[in-house]
Amino acid sequence: MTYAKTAAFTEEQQQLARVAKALAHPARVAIIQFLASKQTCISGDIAAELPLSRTTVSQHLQELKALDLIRGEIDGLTVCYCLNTELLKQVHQQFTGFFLEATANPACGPADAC
Amino acid sequence: MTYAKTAAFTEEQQQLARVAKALAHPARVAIIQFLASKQTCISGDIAAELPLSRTTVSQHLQELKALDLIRGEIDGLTVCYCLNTELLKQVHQQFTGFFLEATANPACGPADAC
DNA sequence: ACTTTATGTCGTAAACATGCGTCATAACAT
DNA sequence: ATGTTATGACGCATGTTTACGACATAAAGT
Repeated sequence: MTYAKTAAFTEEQQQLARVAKALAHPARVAIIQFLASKQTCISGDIAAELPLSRTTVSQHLQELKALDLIRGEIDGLTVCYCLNTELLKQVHQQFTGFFLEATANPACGPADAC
Repeated sequence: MTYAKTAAFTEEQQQLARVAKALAHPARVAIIQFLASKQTCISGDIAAELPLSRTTVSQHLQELKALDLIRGEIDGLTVCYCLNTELLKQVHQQFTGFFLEATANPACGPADAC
């Protein structure tokens, strides 16, 4: 993402790509689904659920947190992560806009090419 | 994506991550938007529109083509790319399902943490 | 036959992501 | 105070993506 030529695109395109990148790893998709499934904001239990080391999970959490898709609050010894549903709704809107734009005209049929 | 531990996640999670990865670069977002804006399936004109070399654009096109998000048909000397709107609609559904699941319960407020 | 034009493939350097072990820190209990 | 537990930060090895120039191919005109 912070590759050299990134700056040459619109902020809208970069924003969509940034969020897409956050979802571009099954572990991060799984983390979001797990947080959504539990009402309560679990922390290190996430690592226990995933087939990855605690260290690796922590890294994925930091990545999601950097985009503010999830939030973490220290509660004594444990950290309580939870989804930023407001932002996720905005992101959903953004993706929907993109996909509607992309599917407005039937450029190709399902089987044929053009 | 073809990293070692990928296999440990559900096919659903991997599929979503795969498509997200395809959208995880502003150039590929821009390519899809460009193809959507033109009714006619342009080919190398895409490279001319983007601030990247023809080679690099060709690579991004192959990446999108590998997931069947776009199709390319040879028309004499030029290649005619176009969106696979059917697949894009399916992908849209998939993302919508994911986001609805993620935003069903208001885990965090907009400002506070938990 | 030869040149031009449109594309893709190959090789490659640099940047970035993945995954994990080890260490540092900070809260809490004993 | 000391030990235990939950976390994040750091560093490292390995694999992947990005970006491009140089070459290969193939249609189409001259």
